[in-house]
Amino acid sequence: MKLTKATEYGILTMLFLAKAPAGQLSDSAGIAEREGIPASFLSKLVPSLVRAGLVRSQRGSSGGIELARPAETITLRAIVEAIEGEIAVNDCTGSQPYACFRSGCAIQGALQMAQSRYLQVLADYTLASLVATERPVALSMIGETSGGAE
Amino acid sequence: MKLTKATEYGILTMLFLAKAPAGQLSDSAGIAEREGIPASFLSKLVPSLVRAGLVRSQRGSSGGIELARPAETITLRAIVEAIEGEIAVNDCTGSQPYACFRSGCAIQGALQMAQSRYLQVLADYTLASLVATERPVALSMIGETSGGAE
DNA sequence: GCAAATCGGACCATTTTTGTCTGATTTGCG
DNA sequence: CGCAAATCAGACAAAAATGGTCCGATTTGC
Repeated sequence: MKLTKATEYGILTMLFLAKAPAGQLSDSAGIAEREGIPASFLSKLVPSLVRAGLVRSQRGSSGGIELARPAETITLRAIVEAIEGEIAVNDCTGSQPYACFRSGCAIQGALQMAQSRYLQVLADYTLASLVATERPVALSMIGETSGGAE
Repeated sequence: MKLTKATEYGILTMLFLAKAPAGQLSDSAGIAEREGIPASFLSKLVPSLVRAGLVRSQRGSSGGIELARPAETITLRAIVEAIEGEIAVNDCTGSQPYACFRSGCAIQGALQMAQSRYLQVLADYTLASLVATERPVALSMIGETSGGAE
C-alpha cells in the first residue's frame, strides 16, 4: 500500500520538470539539491523514468533531463508504475489445486478490484493538473474543500 | 500496495473460521496445518485479530478461536487493517514550509483519495460474500476431508 | 582532450518482514 | 488436584526489501 521513498522522489522530480521552462534541460544533481533528495539516489532512479518514456535525457557536457511528453499526458499512475514496476496485489502461489490464494480466487478478485480502483484514481491526475493545484502555497489557500474522506 | 504475508494468512484464517460450523471452536494449530501456514507464525498474529474484535478466543484445554461476529458483518477491510494497522499513504515530513510531501499537498491529496477508494472496495467484501463466491472449486475437492459439504 | 553530464552496476546499512522458539497463563477433565 | 491442551506474549534470528553510497563507463559540448 505504502509507496516507497523512491516513488516519492520520482514524483517530486517529475513535478520539478513540469515546472521548468519548456525546452530547458535540468541536471539531476541540481534537482536533487533543490528538492532535498540524495543526489546519488536520484541518479539511480532517473533511468527508470527514461526507460518508461516519461523523461528524455541528454548526455554529455551541457546535458540534463526534461519531460519527454507534455505534462498534460503524464499521469501519476504512469510515474508510480515506472518506478515501482508492476504493482502486484499478492502472490498467486498456484501450488495448490485451488489455484490462486489457496482458498479460492474470491479474495484475489477482491484485491485486484481494489488495486484497480486505486490505480484508476492515480490515472486521473496529470502532472499538469497537479502543478495547477499546487501553486497557491500562500496563506490564501485555506479551506481546501473536501479533505481526507477515509 | 502489496499486502504482506501476514495479512494473507490472516484472511485465510478468517475465511477458515467463516466456513467452520457455527459455535465450534477451531484451534490455530489445526488451521495452520490445513491452510499451509507456519503454525508459530499464525499463533503470533491471531491475537491481532482478537484485539480488533474480529475473533473470540477461548483459552484452556478444549479452547480455540471463532468469529466474534457474524460473517456478514466482517469486511476484508477490517481484517486488513487489523493486521497491517493504520495504512499510511506516505510520510508527511512536514519539515518544509509547504507541509506535506514538500512540493505541495496536491500529491498528498491524490494519494489519499486513491487509498480511500482502495479501502472502499475492500469494505464491500464481507467474509460471508467471499465464502459464497468461493464455492466452485470443482472436483479437486475430493480426497480432502470426507464428510461432505457443509 | 577535458569537463560535465547521464548511465549502470556493485556494494553496504538499515529497516521490515517472516519465521522460530520459549515460557507464562488459562481451563477442561479425569 | 494435577495434567494436558490450548491461547498469549514476548525475545530472537534469518531473510528480504529498502534506502543510500560509490565508482567506473559513456556521451558530448567546448
